[in-house]
Amino acid sequence: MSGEPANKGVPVSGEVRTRIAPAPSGDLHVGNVRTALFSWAFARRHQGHFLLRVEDTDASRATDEAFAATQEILHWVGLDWDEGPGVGGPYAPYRQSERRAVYDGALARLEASGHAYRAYSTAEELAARKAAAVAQGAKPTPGYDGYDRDLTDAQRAAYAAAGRPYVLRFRMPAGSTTFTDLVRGEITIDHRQIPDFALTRSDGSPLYVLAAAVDDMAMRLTHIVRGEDLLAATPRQLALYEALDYPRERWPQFAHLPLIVADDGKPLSKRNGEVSLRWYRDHGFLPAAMLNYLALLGWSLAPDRELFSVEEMVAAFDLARVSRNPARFDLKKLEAINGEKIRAMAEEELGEQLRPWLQAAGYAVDPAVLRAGVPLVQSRMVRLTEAPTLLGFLLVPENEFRLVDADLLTADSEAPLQASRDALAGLPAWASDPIEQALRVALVEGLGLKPRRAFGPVRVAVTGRRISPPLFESIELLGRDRTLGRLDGALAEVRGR
RNA sequence: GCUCCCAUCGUCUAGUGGCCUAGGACGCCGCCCUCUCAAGGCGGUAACACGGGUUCAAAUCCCGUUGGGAGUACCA
Repeated sequence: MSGEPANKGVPVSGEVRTRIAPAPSGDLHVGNVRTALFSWAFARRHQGHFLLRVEDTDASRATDEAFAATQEILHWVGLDWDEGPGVGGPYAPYRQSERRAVYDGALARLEASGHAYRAYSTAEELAARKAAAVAQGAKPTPGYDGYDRDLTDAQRAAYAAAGRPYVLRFRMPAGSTTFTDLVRGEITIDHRQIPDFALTRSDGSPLYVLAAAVDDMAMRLTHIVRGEDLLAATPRQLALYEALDYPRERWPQFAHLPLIVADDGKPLSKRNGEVSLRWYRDHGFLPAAMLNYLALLGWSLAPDRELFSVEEMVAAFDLARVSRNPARFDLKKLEAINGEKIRAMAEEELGEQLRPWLQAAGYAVDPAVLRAGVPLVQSRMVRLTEAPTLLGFLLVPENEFRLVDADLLTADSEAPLQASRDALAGLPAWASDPIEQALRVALVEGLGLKPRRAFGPVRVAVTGRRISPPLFESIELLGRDRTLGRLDGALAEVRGR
């Protein structure tokens, strides 16, 4: 095959190992899932391994509910992991809260080798020092000022004797870090922008950068795919590799994905746009649509090609083709794709997808009615949530049937309703074609009504609504008894006013 | 403030120096089809942020400006 595109992708040798490492402090959001999708697709593309690692080092924010919800959502969208909670793996456990010993070991090594030191300064003392320095004309420096870096032994002993709490800080070397980001290219960051960062809390528990770096090494990850917000944290992670003597040939490569922002360009948040994947699931979106749309936010399969399956994405995915611009989340586009996926589904499958929504709305779902109803609504739905509105009139018990759009029935409706009733009452064959014929003869030819005006009242009478699936098929599915009964009901409604 | 990143239709994007009078999709508008609403078909609206270079040739390379975004935690 010479039609293959020029090979400019990310060169890969050896086994690929990627991960998604969410903090379980709430629902997985669209950014998490987009990152997971790209990371997963890259691993799958190269027959590698995809890991789920839960970053719950902050006990005050992590919850078991969120931990469970994370897995549930990942299952829902179909991003499966080869190692992680539930499936285990050679580097278990995969919950950072259960890996304390690993971090403590790394911390001890770092302190023993002098790469980490105890810092006793409180936040107040640090703020006071920085304010004083600025008052004397010094340029403000980012973060911690390095005060405890070169404490004398006597000072340390005094602090220790006083029982002052401390955190372990990393002794960031001078110079700068340059690395090649798979999506952004070469990045250089001057270490003057990176203060001696904290590795632990004052209770000794490990912080994100330490835990992530240690685990990425321990779990032999080869490619770190994450959000652009972590770009600036990369030199710290690299410095930790160096300090912990992690062999260069094992250092993972980094790929920082552009952020997903709300439709106003501001950060996506609970207040601004819907961020939770759970929300989309609960509002009738399909996993295939979510994945397809999320893939489009920063990646494209080929020119003029927007609809594709995850399998197609995996076959073509390449980190080197990921966009560098932040992408706005567009609900309209997601809905359009959801509609496309619905239309592309096999009828039986769509029926299965619709059933729970109908049941949740309180309808007893007759399999035969569902099977016959699906083709009537397949091209009319954008979200699965619309199923009850569209098909409810076929499933509702007669005594609960309501003329939702009763206001559309007027005195003028009486004639077409009565004529319809008469025409249908004696119709020999009950099928959509003869039904249509009979109604056209009775209303259009008989009463001289425009089709639009003729069928409107009938539609409302039979389905209860102004908007419905095709009328004649609907009448056929409803059956003669129910149809006549509803026409009678509508007539009574009209005459009773 | 400082550092880093980014910059093509309203939005997502194609574009890797000539194929670009810039292509597709969503949205929006119009027409067709039509029993409603969709779907479908056809057509339209609409962009290379700005200024300098480099080059025979720039949306594509370089510099600057402007505008966005991110980072600057004992969150992740």
